[in-house]
Amino acid sequence: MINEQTANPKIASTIQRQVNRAKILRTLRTLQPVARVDLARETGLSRATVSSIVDELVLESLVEEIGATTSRGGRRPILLRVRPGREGRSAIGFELSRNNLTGVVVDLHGRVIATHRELLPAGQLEPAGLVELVRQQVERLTGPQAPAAHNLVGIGLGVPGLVNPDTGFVQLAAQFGWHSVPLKEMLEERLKVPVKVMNNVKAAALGEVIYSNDTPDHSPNPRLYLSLGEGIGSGLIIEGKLLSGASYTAGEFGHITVAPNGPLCTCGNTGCLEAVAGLPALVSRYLELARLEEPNRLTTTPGEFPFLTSARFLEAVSAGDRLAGRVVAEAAEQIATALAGVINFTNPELIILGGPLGQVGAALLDPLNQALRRRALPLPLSQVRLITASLGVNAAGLGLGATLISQLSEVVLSR
Amino acid sequence: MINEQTANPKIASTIQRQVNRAKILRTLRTLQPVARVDLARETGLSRATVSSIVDELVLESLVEEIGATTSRGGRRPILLRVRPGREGRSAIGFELSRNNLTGVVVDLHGRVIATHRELLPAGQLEPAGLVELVRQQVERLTGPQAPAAHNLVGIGLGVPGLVNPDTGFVQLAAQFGWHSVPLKEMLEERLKVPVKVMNNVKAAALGEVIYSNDTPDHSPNPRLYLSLGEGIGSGLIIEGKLLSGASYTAGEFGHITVAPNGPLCTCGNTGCLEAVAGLPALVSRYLELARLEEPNRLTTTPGEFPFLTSARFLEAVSAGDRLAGRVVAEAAEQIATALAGVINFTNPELIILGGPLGQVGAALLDPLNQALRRRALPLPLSQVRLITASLGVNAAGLGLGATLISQLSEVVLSR
DNA sequence: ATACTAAGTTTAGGTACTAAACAAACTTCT
DNA sequence: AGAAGTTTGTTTAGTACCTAAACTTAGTAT
Repeated sequence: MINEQTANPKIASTIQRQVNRAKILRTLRTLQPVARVDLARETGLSRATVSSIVDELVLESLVEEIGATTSRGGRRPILLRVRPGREGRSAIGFELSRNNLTGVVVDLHGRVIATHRELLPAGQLEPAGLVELVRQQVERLTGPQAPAAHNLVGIGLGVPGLVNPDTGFVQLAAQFGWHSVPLKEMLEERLKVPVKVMNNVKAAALGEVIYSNDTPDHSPNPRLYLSLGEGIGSGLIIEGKLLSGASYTAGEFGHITVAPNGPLCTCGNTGCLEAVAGLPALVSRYLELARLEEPNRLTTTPGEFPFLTSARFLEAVSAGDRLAGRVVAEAAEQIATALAGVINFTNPELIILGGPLGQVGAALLDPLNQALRRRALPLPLSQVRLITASLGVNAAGLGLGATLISQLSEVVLSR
Repeated sequence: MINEQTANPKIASTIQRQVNRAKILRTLRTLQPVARVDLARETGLSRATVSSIVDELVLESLVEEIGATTSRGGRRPILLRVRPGREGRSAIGFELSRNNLTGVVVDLHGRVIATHRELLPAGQLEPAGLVELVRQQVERLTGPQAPAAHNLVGIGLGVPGLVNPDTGFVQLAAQFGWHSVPLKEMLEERLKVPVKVMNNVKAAALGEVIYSNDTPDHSPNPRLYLSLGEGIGSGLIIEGKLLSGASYTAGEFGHITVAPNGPLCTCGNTGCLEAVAGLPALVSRYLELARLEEPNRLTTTPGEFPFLTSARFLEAVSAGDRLAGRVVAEAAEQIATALAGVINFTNPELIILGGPLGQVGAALLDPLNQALRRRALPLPLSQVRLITASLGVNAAGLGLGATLISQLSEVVLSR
């Protein structure tokens, strides 16, 4: 299904060339539509070099001419742009969650050109089964005859678990009972395209940060994506790169201690943020408060207890339920304690709140901002913008897709 | 005093050349003494290119031949090494502290070839006065006629305060009453060499990390230097680069909340680590405990109170004073709470304990390690090595010197 | 002595850049 | 309308820097 010959014509180019290609692509992306002269002026390269590189990029389906524009006193400039849609090249990002596989096709502009979401089959999901599911979705998303398959830059997959993003090796994915699965290898073997595998929350972090349009893609400053849900995780992006850490576990925000003598956490520590502000803790707290306030309402109907799910709790929050609001406000206080520490320590320029609890709006944001003003240092706090995630279930897919796309204009200095 | 002409012959070289120069210098540093053939094999460059670049490096006093070695069956290889000592090139790193100016000359091997430490003159220190002091020390350290002055790569200065390391602009140095001082500009103007100005704790972080010889210089993984003293600061190094943050305040470890309802901190928050484990807090705690245990010893001689300085407290710790040990153990518990959070969140491979309190040894390390085992996640904890700082007062100077030296083999991809 | 081998240099050829000349496609001025 | 001037994009000539291969140098082995 994949034509290897045409897949990547820029195999052997010098470092010089790579750098200049990257310069041109970067400038093109930000200034498009734009003429060669302007690219030359902007990049500092000669017009000759720009022409030569643009020719290459056109051959590779990365760039296209979109006709001449109005004259500026002489010959009319020919406008160029990054080639959009299925005619240009594209990447597919997938997210594997407990019950779904969600795929997104991203074009060279970073725009979504197709999505597909499907339920996982019942029963235990084996790695080989996932590979097959991904293959099917790739076919569906690119078309059965895969007409533009040679234009596929690569595919990415976000997995809930411990993944080494360099090797694409899944060390542990507890939800599926996986240990030591070379998922990247398996997918590349089957699909014959470059594959990127990483943790799903981290992929979502990349997506939300890149698509926030709040800060330049390669800003050196830390940007943090916080996922607030059953668990509390995060992705920290520094110099445009996701921080992995020595054992690929960087970003464990949920196990920061916020109440030294607090409740026992599943990790063995006491007072972890997750133990006091994870959704299960909030549900318990809600029940506790409800019982205190109206001993009759809930204690007399014990059958109702198991039915207060996280989802229902969040509905109650959105509906303006007073008690639920109070529980969220308490959680916000705890989250702020950990977040203030991270703001002081890493001095980020952007924080994006995601995950189910991150989306509830003012019920969380107001008390959170208040507490941050008390707990964080004024200077770093003044530099950070706190916003809400906006990509929903496509976040991880978009992050992976955009990452693959941006690798097209990356310089590889082989050590 | 400085000859600008000979200062930097590698002004206009292509990116290709820069990359290859860097490759060769890196390999040379790790494999020296080494012959051209081996450099060629190791770097993948042709012997011709290696010869050409080595010629350049020799001209620039960066590299020297040290004669032929034994034959391996044919012509004897000529060994090369990075040129050591004053004959090679060198950099000078300074640290400005409350009372001293400490200078260190570092050669291309990263070795100290001279140091000088002097008391600051009495009275208010003005920026212009500091510039003059630095100039004098540079002259003393390189010799009055500055014979090797053209071999000076640059000078660095660590300042206790808020510094933008890119511009060398000191935004605030409270100890000296400085606001908005363009110190780098002033020093470059006066000394006619490249100057790097940064925060002193961060410079020390670079020094301790680089000289720890524990991890490769450009390890992607986070490495943390913790300075425990009156205040508690840190420097976080990721991908071999110091993290600055959006307002150049990254590394504020002392204002992580470890006791949400604890004592008020100078920053306005309650329960900051610094407020419970900074040296002043430990001294107070010691007096409190002493009073409880032996109401007579201290309360009857009130004149003794002001004499318990931080220095004396640390002596008591070293002397094995039981109470002091208990106070340090309590502090270790608090430090571990914050540190566990940082270990979980950044997943570092190395943590270096510095500052006066960081040096007390087992009194701190034992309870700290114990508490970390309780509080930090097992996987990231298992990847981190916790060691003690080893460079003393020269840490910042060495960090700056080594940074300047390593900039010689850095590739600048002007965006 | 002769043959072999390895290290380092020189040479010929290729890639990729720039400056400058040129060609193409406009506008403006008389 | 025709000549002159502008601007864009391409071609050309020259330069920097790489590699492969030939060559020189300086040894060892027989």
